[in-house]
Amino acid sequence: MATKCDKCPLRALKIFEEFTVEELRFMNRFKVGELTIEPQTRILMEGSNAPQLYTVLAGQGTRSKKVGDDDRRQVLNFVFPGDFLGLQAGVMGEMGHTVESATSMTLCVFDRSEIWSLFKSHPDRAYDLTWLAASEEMFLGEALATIGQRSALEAVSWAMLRLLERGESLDMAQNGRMPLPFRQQDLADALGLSLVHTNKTLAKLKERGLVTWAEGRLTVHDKIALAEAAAADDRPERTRPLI
Amino acid sequence: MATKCDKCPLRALKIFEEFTVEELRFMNRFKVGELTIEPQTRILMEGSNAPQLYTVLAGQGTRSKKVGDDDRRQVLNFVFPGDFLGLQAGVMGEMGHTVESATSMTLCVFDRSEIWSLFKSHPDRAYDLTWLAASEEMFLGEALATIGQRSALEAVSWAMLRLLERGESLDMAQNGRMPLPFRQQDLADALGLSLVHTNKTLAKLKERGLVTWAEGRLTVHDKIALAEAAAADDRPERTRPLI
DNA sequence: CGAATGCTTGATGTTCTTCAAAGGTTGTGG
DNA sequence: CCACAACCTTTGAAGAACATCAAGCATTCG
Repeated sequence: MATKCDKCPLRALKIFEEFTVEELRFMNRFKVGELTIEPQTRILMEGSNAPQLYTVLAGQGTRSKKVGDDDRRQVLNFVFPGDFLGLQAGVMGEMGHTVESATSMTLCVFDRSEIWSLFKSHPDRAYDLTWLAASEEMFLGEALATIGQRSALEAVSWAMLRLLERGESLDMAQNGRMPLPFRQQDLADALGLSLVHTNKTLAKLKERGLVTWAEGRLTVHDKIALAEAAAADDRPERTRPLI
Repeated sequence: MATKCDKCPLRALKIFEEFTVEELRFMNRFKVGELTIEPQTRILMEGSNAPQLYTVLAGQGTRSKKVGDDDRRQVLNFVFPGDFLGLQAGVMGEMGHTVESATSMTLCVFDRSEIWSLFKSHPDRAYDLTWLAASEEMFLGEALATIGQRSALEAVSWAMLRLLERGESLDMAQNGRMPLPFRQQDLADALGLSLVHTNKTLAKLKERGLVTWAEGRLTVHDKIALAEAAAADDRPERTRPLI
């Protein structure tokens, strides 16, 4: 049975901004259903014009993009609970990437045709949408800087750090330990590295006592040292709107 | 003297969506001034919380980001007329990148504090802001895929192609020829390549009769072949809102 | 049990980086 | 007007980081 927005478990997390009563009422109306997805399933397709928008209630996945005609693909980001999916199609009429589940997922479903009424009658929610888009833009800028400028060791460290921080902000992590249900190939595709080299780099991080990632669980043993190895700041996630 | 929005030369271009009378009236009020910038000048700083938003009226520049403590930098995108600057600070309170002029530039200046009133009373303009943010996100996704997956030759080809397409959409190009007032170092930093290798790759493209870039002018001799070399589609720019 | 999938490791190649230096252009001061 | 410094481009040579190839191991699943 569909979760009511007022009972949404995500709202309890400090990372998400609070709803006003009025916002809550609107969200309840905006939400048209709930969807459960099998692992390894495409949710949105690059180039498509999906009629639905989603907020991830539970589960993880990837955003990715194909390159050329061969089987090269770029993973743009990893999808976590609270993420909003389909905004590109929602405002531009076309997705720039594919979204795929890694675990089973449950999604809140919104009707895209309502998005315009949202802009007209709920400027605060519209503002939040812009915030989310700008936030994604900011993340992709960081990712670009990573792939373009950081060495493999720095890049893998950076990715592990960011993933841990996302996990922590969602209360998925205790003592630097969290589920990470992806394949090494996914990480490799996210960082523009080969699978083999990614594997060897992960081994190096483990050997240095920084990070262990095995059987779908990530453990960060030394966050400070990891941030150093990444040549990045250990900047905690900022609070964000939830749609 | 400041250009009135109704006289804005950019509005003549097909690439930009048309204004309604009401929008025009609002823009005239929203615009607080005009700014002229010297070449090689910082306009917005990464990490800052700028009180102003800009639309580029003329001139070109770069968006870039520092990495680590050394002098590594990633160029995220090249800035062209019609681009909107400062949206990240506008909605999130912090810029994720620095914007710097390459030529002298003139900018329309908007007051950031007006952005909330924009969301409240001009949903169509708010929608356009979201569109722009989503569009940047889409571009960065493509750039990420390029750096992550394409070879140097493909990447340079891709960049030249995209730059030409931007130039064409702004009527800056005739017969595949347009001004491109950047240094090879800028392109190298955009593609995550070394200056030397970028130079040699450009030489290869020239040798193959695809592209010449010298003295601040880009000439694309064979756009079809260039798109092929880039392993990318020759997809023309879509019409976009102008703020 | 065999097939499929993902992780790991070693050996070999190649793309790209780094180092080094020279040539062209522009601007500046003597 | 010349000397020079500063900046960008170009080219060659050497080295490193990463990719590719290949194979073995473990686990899961039908």
